[in-house]
Amino acid sequence: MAAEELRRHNLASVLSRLHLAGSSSRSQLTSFTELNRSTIADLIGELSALGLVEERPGSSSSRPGRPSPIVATRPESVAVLAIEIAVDSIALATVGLGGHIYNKLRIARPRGRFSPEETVQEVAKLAGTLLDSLPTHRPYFVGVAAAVAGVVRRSDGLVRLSPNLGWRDVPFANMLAEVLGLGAPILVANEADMGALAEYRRGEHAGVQHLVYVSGEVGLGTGIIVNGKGLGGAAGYAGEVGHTLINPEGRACRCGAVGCWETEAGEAALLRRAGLQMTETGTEVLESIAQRALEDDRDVLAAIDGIGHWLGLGVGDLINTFNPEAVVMGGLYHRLYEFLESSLLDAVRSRALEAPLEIAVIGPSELGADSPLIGAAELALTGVLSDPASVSDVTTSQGIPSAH
Amino acid sequence: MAAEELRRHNLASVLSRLHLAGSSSRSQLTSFTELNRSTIADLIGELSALGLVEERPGSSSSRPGRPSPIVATRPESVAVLAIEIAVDSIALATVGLGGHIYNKLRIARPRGRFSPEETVQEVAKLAGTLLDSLPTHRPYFVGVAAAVAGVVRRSDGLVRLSPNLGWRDVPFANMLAEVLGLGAPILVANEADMGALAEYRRGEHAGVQHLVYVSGEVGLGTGIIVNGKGLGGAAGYAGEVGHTLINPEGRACRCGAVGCWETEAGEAALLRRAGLQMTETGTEVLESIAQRALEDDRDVLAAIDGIGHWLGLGVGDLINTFNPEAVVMGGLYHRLYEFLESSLLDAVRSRALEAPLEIAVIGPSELGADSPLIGAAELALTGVLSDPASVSDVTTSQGIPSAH
DNA sequence: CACGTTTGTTCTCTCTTGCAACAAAAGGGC
DNA sequence: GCCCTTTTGTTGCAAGAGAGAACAAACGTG
Repeated sequence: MAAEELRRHNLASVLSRLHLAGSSSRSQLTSFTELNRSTIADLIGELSALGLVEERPGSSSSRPGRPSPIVATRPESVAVLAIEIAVDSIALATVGLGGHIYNKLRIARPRGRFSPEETVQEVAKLAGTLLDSLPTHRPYFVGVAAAVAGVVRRSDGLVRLSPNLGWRDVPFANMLAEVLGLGAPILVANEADMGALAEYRRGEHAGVQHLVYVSGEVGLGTGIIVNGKGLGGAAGYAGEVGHTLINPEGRACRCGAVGCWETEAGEAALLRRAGLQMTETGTEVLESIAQRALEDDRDVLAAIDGIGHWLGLGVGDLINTFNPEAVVMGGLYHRLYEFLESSLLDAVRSRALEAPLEIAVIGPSELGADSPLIGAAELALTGVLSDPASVSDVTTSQGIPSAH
Repeated sequence: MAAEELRRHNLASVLSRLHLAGSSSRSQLTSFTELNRSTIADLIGELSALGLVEERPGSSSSRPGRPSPIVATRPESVAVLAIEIAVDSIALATVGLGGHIYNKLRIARPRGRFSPEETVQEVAKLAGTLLDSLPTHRPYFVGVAAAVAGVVRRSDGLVRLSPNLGWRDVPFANMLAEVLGLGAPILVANEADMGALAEYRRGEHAGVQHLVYVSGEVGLGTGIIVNGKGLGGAAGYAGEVGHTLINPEGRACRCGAVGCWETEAGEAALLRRAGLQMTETGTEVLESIAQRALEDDRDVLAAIDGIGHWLGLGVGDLINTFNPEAVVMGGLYHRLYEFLESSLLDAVRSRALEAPLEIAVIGPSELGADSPLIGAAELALTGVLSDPASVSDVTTSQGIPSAH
């Protein structure tokens, strides 16, 4: 039935707009969607009956004419669980429509020490805490998504490879499903891809159709938005540019190849240049570097300049390849951006062609360290957003199931 | 009016299917589109009334049941003009639905000697010949598209930069419009992008959702299909990977930077390694190289191996970046593929990650040297294919306008 | 030649949106 | 404070498109 598809599309269009742009008046929705007043009224009626949105009277706006009611998402209507498995930490959050965060927590973990089984157990424990603390008037649970620092097959959530976690061919989505025991679908994606999604949905450059997110955690990766959609490629492996060749005369990389971008511009290169040793918890080292940079420590500033140079060469290539409107630097590069900027931009200018360069805006992430977690929440919400009527199946049954 | 959009979408879906997959029975169309029998009948009726398709009785297929009529595009219903401005030649073709080629011609031109004005005049002259030789029962003219070897802004067909043609900021679409004097819309695009479109629509891997086309003409560029759509980026400059950094210790490139991919793996590198001089018409030199390779000339084979190596390093990076299902080698690399293959694949394997590598199929273009021209024809046909009803406006007026 | 099978044809129904007329609610001018 | 204009919600009706059911047509099979 094609009529149903049309209806679904229009419902999704209204709900997504409210989710992303916050509350809007009915008349704003009318002009945004280019639908008729009466159709908008009907659509809002349905979304309202589903419990997803609510209307409030609408302020008098110093202009003539009948004031239009303000429509907004009802934040406590649905909830998703967002998970981030980073190298140095695990983070979880329960999030609702409009990006409303019920609760969030992050715990540090010594690097590279945890098996998939231990990790999943830890996640389940933390998830239990978060879900129990949801409001008593419980929202309905519609999805789970996890951002993992590794190469992830999207179709079934298999972590093909994560050198930094020490994982290989881990069926992470299935393991989560088993331990969490929730009825909701579970998606697993790459950390940088989720960072890009967060920037596209909620970042400074939200809505830009072509965006590159450069993730500097332990590894160096990118998440890329093309035509307003995440670049996944055939299986979801796209954006693995950390092992792009940038210096054939460079060092051997853990991946087996030589002169990878990550080897020249990644965290390890920074520490090497600064003459520092990696500890079990990388965050402390990074903080001490930032501190010393602030104090004008020459060695540290030179080290940062050094990786900024190689980073910029790669960013220039990305600009030539993708012709993006925005390049957002995340993770490590977000933290040190003020010190990196000049060498980074010099290197970018040395490589990027004039035409794409004059379009691209380069800057640090404003979402900060939580980008991947926010992106995971957005991914988990995609189901409701693209088919709002689907919650009616859920609401007839229970609310939040227990995580034990 | 949303109903119209739905109708347009369904008409487009049927016509595109016929255009790409050739003739189909009505029942095949029914199962392909998942629409109702009666709806398909209605849609075909409308397309038929527009003169775009025709039905023939339908063969008895040795299976029980009433035979389904075969629907096919009527090739002489519409025509587009496809233009290719390459470095060594100009090509034009008049093409109809189903990829039907009315006529095609290509003339060689000494390299880098022609101004935009001379080029446009030449195109107009040749276009006149082609249009005059169209069938007496004239098809209706719906579009023009040109593939140009350079960086092209899609929105207005401005050629921002073409080092190999020696052009800079040439308003090529406007110039064509003026000289051709046709009412039809004129699109200008990058040559490699058009090669990719051709491979996606009519190549060996047609229909694959993620594809990389590597164009080796004089420069080295790529056209990339992501999610079944051309990767253009914000302004259409995407895919300019020829000047990606691949060897910081390498030579200076014309672009001003050092160690670009093109400098190591492009045509100039091949000639340099083979100890040959470039002549005005690059095609002869290329043919003599191919000839000597066939005769097991050691120097030439070594030269080809050399660029194959650097080519493969870049292709490996593209596989990591895009996770494509197919990588199609065009132009120069298509011509010499049999000699390139082993060093190319070795280098690819040295760089590409295991996960994306096991998905990607690498091979030479089967469409050969005409890829960009075919792609331009497909681009010009996009208008009719996405809104078949739009031809009714045209058919009420004249058929082919004169090009003089 | 009767039967089952597949598919075109026709008519009706449903769903969704658009449109027009009317009502409601605001500001502005007198 | 009243009337006018403007903007927008509300209601009932019309139009367009596709779905579904019943029937007819055209095929192979025994």
